[in-house]
Amino acid sequence: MTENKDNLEKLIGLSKEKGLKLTPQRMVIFRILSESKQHVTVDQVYKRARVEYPMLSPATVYRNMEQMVETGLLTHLELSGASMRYDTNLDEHHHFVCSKCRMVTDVYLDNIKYSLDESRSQLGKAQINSLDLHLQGTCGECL
Amino acid sequence: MTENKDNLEKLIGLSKEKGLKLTPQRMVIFRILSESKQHVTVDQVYKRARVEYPMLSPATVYRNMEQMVETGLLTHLELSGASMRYDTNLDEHHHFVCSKCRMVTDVYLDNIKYSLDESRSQLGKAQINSLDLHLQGTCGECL
DNA sequence: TTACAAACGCAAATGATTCTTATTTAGGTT
DNA sequence: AACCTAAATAAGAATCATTTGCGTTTGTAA
Repeated sequence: MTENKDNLEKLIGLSKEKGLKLTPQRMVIFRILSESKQHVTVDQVYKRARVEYPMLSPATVYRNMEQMVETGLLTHLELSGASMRYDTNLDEHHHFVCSKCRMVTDVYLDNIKYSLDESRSQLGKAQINSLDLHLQGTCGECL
Repeated sequence: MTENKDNLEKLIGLSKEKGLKLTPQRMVIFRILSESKQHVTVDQVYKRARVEYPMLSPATVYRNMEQMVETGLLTHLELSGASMRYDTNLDEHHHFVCSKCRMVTDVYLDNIKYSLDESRSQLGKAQINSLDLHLQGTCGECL
């Protein structure tokens, strides 16, 4: 998987760029993220990381993942009631969540820009930092 | 405020219609909701309700509010990390949340339908039950 | 190699929400 | 008017994701 390797390089590169220390814990997390599917939870990362780094603390994973969002290495997907999901896909996209199996599907929406325009004009001087369309329903599998 | 009274009547009406019992606890909650601003939390309702009904249990408020969503008397607004907000405004609308003061502002978006179309075509046979645009940023006040 | 901010591990704290269980009650039925 | 039963409630324990406090360790820049 040269793609995974690229992801890993990218994370390490961004990390250095942002001045984050290359601790072994962080390296394990990076590697797991680069090998994982999208939308992973902290717990999923933690459980896999713990295999190679048994003294790893969950708090460290929580801290790191959220910090990676702050520094722009990751995106997080806020699902109320459920655990936070993390996403290495930094392209603008949105999410459909199956309320049955909880699977998350990416959706790419060009037309959303019109809603952003509408929002801007209604919100006046407010500054919009993020726009997130959240779709819920039942996926094909579950139907 | 005849409008409040109408809201209250509406809630009581819907409640009967759905076969919910008119307990005093429920009545207090209904009245508070009909007198409240939008986007209230369970805790806000509970704190106000407790004044007139001191032995009220928070669990009762949680149970009732969520049940009201299920039966269509209310809408809830899921904000991950924060408490659930409840909304008596049943018209289709979306929300802007100020990340500073947490204030919620309603936004009415006609163009969102195009994004729904786009989503449908990308999701294939999945069935979409709800679509929720979540805007974040800094409100005019906080700027 | 030294210094020091950053990062860690651990365990306790938090905070919203849900669940359990025993008790009460609204509202339809004799 | 007493009666029945499913629904609703109070109280508090339990859950679960996440955060925080704090003493210790460790990259890494000088």
